[in-house]
Amino acid sequence: MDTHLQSSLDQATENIGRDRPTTKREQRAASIEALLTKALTLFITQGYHATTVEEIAQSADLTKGAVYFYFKSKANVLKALLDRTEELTVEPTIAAMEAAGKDPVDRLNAFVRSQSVIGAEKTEYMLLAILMSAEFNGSGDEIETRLTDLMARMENALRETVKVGQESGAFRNGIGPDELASVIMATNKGCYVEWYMRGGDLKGHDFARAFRDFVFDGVAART
Amino acid sequence: MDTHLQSSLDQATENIGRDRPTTKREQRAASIEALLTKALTLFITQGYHATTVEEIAQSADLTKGAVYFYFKSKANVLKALLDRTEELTVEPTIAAMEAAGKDPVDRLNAFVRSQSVIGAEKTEYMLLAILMSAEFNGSGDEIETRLTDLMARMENALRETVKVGQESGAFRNGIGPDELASVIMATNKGCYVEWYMRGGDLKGHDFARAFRDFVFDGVAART
Amino acid sequence: MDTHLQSSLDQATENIGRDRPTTKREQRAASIEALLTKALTLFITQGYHATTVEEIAQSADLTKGAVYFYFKSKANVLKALLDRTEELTVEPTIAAMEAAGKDPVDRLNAFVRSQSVIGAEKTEYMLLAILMSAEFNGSGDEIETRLTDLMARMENALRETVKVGQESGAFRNGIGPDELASVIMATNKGCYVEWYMRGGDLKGHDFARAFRDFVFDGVAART
Amino acid sequence: MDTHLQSSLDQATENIGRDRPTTKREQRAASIEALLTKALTLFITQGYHATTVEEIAQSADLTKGAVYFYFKSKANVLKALLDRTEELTVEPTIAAMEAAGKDPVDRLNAFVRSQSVIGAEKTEYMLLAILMSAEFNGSGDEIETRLTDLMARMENALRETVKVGQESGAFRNGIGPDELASVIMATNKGCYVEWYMRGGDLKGHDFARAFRDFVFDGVAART
DNA sequence: TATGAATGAGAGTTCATTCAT
DNA sequence: GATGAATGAACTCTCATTCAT
Repeated sequence: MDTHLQSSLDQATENIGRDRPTTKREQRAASIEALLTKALTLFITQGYHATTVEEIAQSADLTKGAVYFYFKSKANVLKALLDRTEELTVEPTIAAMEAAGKDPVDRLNAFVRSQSVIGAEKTEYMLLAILMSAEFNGSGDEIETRLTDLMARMENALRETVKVGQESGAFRNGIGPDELASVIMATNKGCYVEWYMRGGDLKGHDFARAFRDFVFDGVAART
Repeated sequence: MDTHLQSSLDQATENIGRDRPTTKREQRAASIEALLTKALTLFITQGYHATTVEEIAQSADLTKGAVYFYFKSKANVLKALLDRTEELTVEPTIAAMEAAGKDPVDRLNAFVRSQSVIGAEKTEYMLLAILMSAEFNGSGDEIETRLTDLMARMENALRETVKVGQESGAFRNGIGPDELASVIMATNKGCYVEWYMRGGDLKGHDFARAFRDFVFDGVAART
Repeated sequence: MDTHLQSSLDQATENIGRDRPTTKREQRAASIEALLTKALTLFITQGYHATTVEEIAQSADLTKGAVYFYFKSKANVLKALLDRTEELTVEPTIAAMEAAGKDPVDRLNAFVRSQSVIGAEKTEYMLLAILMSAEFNGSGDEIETRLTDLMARMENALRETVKVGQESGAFRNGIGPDELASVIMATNKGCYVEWYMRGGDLKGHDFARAFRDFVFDGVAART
Repeated sequence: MDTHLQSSLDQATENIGRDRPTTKREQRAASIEALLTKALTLFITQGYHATTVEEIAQSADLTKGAVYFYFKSKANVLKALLDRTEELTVEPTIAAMEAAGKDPVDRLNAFVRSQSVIGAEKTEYMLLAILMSAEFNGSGDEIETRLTDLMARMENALRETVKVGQESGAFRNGIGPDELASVIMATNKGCYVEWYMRGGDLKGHDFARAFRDFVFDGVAART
């Protein structure tokens, strides 16, 4: 039996009949997880500034002190969430584009599909990046830089692909790659926000397909 | 001679050779104008909650008290700006669509052209509506309703046009009109925000054309 | 009748039968005065850090907000008090030394007499400087510099006088002027604190005379 | 063989070739020692209130919990240090005065010499008593009493000596013994603090001699 | 012996708002 | 028409302390 599985069993055994974590490590992980999950929801529904540390703590059945014990500051809570965001949204998207090979059409395809998947599974993280970018824009805050960098990674990959596609004649010419890539990103971000704000009223499948077609038809070479 | 006219004459006399308004009415109008103009800029650059009444007042070379004298509350300043927003962005757009006749293609054309004009001339008002919608979303605030209603007027006109276009076969079918209209609005809003946040880096003409093409190609009937 | 007196009478007339200040200027002056007076007492009896803004405000029958309205921060309350301290203790002492002429014995005499007068009339301001110097020592705070500078003005004047006296043979030699001046300052500060902490038990006249003799006999030339 | 001895032998064996303590007793002693040493420095450099339990613990490479394990409270850390202070500063001084015989001049000599020695070797403990007296003065705290008592032992011995000296004609008359003793204590304390705050700038030997002469000349009988 | 998670009281500070002048 | 004094509620953050492990 492999040792990883064994240790999992040990832990499981220790925990029989309990739903509260017992070891300190588990406690820590559980508390951090609860705090981050609740903070994520609160930040995107209310905004960062409108969310109080007290609210975050209470949502996770803890006190303010616990938030500061784990994160030292409210800003650090957001930073921790942005780390996750980068890991769960930016990196998979860029990886998917890389994996798609060199053809710009394939890469754009990979971008759009990746965004659709994230939109279905990790919506909140992507939304966080978008909404916080707006909220912190022009603040001069350290977080602003963090957000700009995060979004720039995606935008750079996209712009590069657009450029290559224009050069190869696969994508429309006559419009700068910066502007074309920006409209794609704008559409992408706009759709996330629209989906979040009116999600209940919209059919996800239709909405995603419309988004996909907008991007593809929008960049297609003019004939 | 009635006293009202007399006092008007007095005021006119007083104002000879000055460029600062002196009559109470002018004073009033000038102060309100200054306050609203500065508040508009502050709300879109910093957000509503992050902007203090003190900042608004100081930007307009007045004191907090003046803000309360004219508007009774901070929320009212925003409401006044939303009144202007409706007048300057929503109404012209809807009027343009009405004026374009019954053909859905013409109407969509009118919508997109109107948005381009507003984007060039009244960017800040449109941005206010978009950014405040995000900031107040889910707040339960009275302002939320105001914003929802304001945006809904535009969206309803758009949805109706999309629907008619689909029925006539001019626009693509197979996707609900709600979803299609939402992606258009999402693209529209996304482009405003993108433009605002990266304006300096982008060529306006290219950006606007890309936006326009995205919308038209996106809604075009599939062949 | 001169206009200044007239306006004083006007104000007096306005205030007949009231003990609350009426004009805004008076209000402001009264509030600031109350706040500073109470803060002075609290800072020297409890220390700066142990004194809360709430306490200062309540002592002056105001709220915390008023403290921030006038001083912007707790640190500024102390800074305002240090301005007064410099004006009421350091400057008179240095002025007295200057006025005493060039003879070092006269100058030292002036220093000691001035300190006795201050000890009798402005004890609290002098104590503030001494106690805050100890509390902020090594803090790296901006206030630390302010305090060091303030005390240095007195110490420099004293050291210079000591030096001249040593050179003229009026004061003892064989000990550096720095060290001699420091022991004088130490005795001076020590007496202020001792007086403050045990004031009730001590006869002021005897205590002051003993202090004076300590200084004069201590610096006297060895025969 | 009794088990206690056995375990001692075991411990001795365990420790061969190490310089880190290993037995529980040694560990305990080492931890307590580290904690107290670091706390002493922190209390005099930052003050008691400005020093956090966390800082004390980290300085000693331990955690907050350890401080509470050994001392039960922050106040107890200070109390333990005050016990040491009494033992290392008050008692030697009083013992030296007793040992000097009955002559008040010899006793005062013993006091001054003892303070010079302490000033050179145990400065920090003496400073702790002086600075904490100021910080806790008027706090109503239990520690205030402890400090008052501690200082009073020294001051009483000094006052008694002064009194005897005045009665025998060796010391100046015309000033109450309380006042004279207080000025001596004030000079003493003042010099400790001055030395601590400006130590780097001053020559210890000169400073100590000036202090000594101040006291002797200050109490000398007037001729 | 000592740790690390967590608490809760209270600190300094900000800000929308009120009101007498 | 507009100011400036003042409030009070809420916010971020700190810290001595407790306790299960």
